[in-house]
Amino acid sequence: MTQLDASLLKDLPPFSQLTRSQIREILDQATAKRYEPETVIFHEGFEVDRFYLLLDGYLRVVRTTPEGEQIIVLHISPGQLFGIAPALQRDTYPASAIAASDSLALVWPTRLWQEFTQSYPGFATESYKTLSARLGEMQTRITELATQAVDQRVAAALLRLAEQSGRAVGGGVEIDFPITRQNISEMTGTTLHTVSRLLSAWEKAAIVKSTRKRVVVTDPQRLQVLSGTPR
Amino acid sequence: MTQLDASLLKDLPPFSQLTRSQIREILDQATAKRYEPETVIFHEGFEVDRFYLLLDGYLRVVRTTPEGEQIIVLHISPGQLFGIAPALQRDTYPASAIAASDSLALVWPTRLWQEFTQSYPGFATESYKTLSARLGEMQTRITELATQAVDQRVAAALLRLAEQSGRAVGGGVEIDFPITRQNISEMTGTTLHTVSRLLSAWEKAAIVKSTRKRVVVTDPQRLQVLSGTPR
DNA sequence: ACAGAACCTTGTCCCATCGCAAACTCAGGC
DNA sequence: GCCTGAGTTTGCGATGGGACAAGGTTCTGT
Repeated sequence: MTQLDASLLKDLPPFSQLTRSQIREILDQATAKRYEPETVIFHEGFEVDRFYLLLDGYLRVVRTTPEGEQIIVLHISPGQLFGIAPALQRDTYPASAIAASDSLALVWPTRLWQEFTQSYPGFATESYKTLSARLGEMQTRITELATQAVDQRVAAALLRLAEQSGRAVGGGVEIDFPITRQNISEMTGTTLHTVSRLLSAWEKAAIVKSTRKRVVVTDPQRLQVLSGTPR
Repeated sequence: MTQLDASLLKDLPPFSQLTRSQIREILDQATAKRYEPETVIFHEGFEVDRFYLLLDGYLRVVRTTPEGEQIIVLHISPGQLFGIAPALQRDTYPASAIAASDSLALVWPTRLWQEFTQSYPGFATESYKTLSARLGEMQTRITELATQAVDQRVAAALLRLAEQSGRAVGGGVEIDFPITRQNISEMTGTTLHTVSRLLSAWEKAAIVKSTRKRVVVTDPQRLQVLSGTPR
């Protein structure tokens, strides 16, 4: 908690333009927090009182339908700001954040947002770039859901995960946090059964390799083709 | 072009806190432009050089898939800022804007965005509220597409349109711009055939009334039930 | 007033995907 | 080292809604 090192932040976009002492100030106002897998960090609809920076681990950002179904809106990887509802003048969080793996985050009270954006050049700009990227990704998700078949959407989701949260391992890229068939179905708007079938088929075809809660993409090329969005 | 009246702006959220002379300044830097139906106002992927305020008419914001299918991401109604990619530090537009009806907009060059947000209190705040609302709506769309059946999505889309762009007419709320079955299918991720069948069925049940390019919602209550999202 | 285009409706077929059910496998706790 | 439950696999039947096709209707331009 106490020995937060300035080197944690100095290479992250929102802080990269700042001096060492500015970073010191920011850190001094932060609290570090650990979250175990499946912990809810903040709840959809609850009052916005903090914003966060993920230092380590992975999060799912989730919405729950009136019928109780969950759908995963996006994932957060290390180095990203999240819960930045204050940037949007919101007073409640529009979705919930849940730790997908053991995670570590810096936490600030909402009132500091104003101060940060005003005092630290580049902070606001970079935050809005983050938002922009998410907005773009959400638009992509909408078009995918509206136009593509299930297998294409699952292929695209795996590719995105591998790219955003992948770790190179022998013979492929492993998605770097525990993820169930159910989770994948919640990203793509299908059922865990269908996802299971697809992964089985792709495993036979040597495109992915998967075990309980783990997925390795071994042939991104062919997944790309399957996704129907060749580059 | 010349006699733009300050009263145009003074009641709109982004400008409501400003003095008469500030509004004058803003107007003096604006160009007014008319767009006929189906005109493309800006193109997905093109360089951001302007931002806009819709004074009159309605727009569709559209993304095109690699296969050439269009999907409608959102609609813009009078009084809304649009093309505000500069707020997100983007250099290309993430989607295209197309006039759905005869439309009138104010246009400013991108370089003024900075100036506006710095000089005019409330302008930035209100812009981000707009973005926030859109982001929320997009999240809702994603959950809908991922979890609901076609008839529910179409019902929800019609309700949203009636609310955002509806005009009270004898016996219901008419969607205030020309909209084809094809358009509705592009909002909901289905085919024009299915939309046509649904509208026919709902017409028999006296829930909507529709003609060529026009839709009137006569029984919002029941549509609400059909949408599966009772309030 | 007419021709052509744009838009809408409806029928039939069929397949991708869901829903349900049952069985298997593995990881961790006791 | 066994038990339990979470996660996964697979089969089978049902069906929503997409694809294709044909015909009807309303607009627009000349």
